[in-house]
Amino acid sequence: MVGRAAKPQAAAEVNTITDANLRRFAGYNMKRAFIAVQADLGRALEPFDLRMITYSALALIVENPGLRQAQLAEGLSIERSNLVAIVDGLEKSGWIVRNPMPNDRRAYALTATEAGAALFERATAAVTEHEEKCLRDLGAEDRKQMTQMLKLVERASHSA
Amino acid sequence: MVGRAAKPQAAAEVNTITDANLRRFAGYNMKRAFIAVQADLGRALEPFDLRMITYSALALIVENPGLRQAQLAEGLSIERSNLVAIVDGLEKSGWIVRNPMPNDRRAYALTATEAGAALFERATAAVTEHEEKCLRDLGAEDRKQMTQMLKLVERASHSA
DNA sequence: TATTGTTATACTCTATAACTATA
DNA sequence: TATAGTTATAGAGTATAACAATA
Repeated sequence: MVGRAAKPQAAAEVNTITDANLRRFAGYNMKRAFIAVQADLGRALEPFDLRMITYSALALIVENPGLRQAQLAEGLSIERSNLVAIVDGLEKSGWIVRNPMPNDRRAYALTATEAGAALFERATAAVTEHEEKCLRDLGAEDRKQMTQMLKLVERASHSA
Repeated sequence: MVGRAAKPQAAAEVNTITDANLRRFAGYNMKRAFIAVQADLGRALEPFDLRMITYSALALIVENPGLRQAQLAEGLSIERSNLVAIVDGLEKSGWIVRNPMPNDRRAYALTATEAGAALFERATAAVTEHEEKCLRDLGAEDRKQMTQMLKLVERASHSA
């Protein structure tokens, strides 16, 4: 059977291809939407020399001053080893500092500098503007509902 | 200013970190939800020796028999060059065939084999089951609404 | 013994340039 | 000239193993 076409060969060319098979899955629509949003977010963060992951790291450091790298890695759901270059970059740019922890000489306490906190505020304004563009066809109630549904999907998928 | 902490150093350790700064963005919730869904989908497709991208390719070939590789690449939103290995894999497994196009000797017409169509049916059942798990906390009306909202977000983000 | 940060490494996914054979 | 498929390559993103310093 292998190698024989399932249907008689269509003599005609395929003109416009369709993806109805995939569009019926919510996951497929999530992927397509997220990729489009991610691309636009990248453009919004470019002027600040930030990527999605470095912006997220800065957000967590601003919100949780003094956290350890291991905690940041867990918050970002990435491996500690992959965080090193990200923290290096933020530190070299002067947005954060690695301070020694008083009670544990293995660990660093991560804190945003004043300049880092100010950059985060400006970048957040750009991200907010980017979100406004991407969500412009959704009303306030729709946005709340979508966010809530995404959280439910995330939780259900983790414990799948 | 660089190198000085924005706030006085917290003497206490950070216990549980929060991500409220990021959770207020729909895009962040989309990313977290999608990554969780994607991981579960990968586990669902493993028994069929398929990945998300190879399943998607097979879905488009089943739905659009005779399409060209360039059309498939466009449908998957990936570069033609990155499609070669994917099509190679599907062909070597016997799920699809590359037939010569009658009117254009540069191009191949991609068609699923009977075995490929059968595998797609079985894999689709597994994907449907996976979706059911991930969406178990959403009612039928919610699922429709979320899918519709994701499509609106995708379109708005592309033309951002 | 276990944990923190780190290095090295590999694998996937993605993007670009250039090639060949056709059109 | 342009297009279809292909190769080579490089850059992200991610995952694992192992190490030194410290708990």
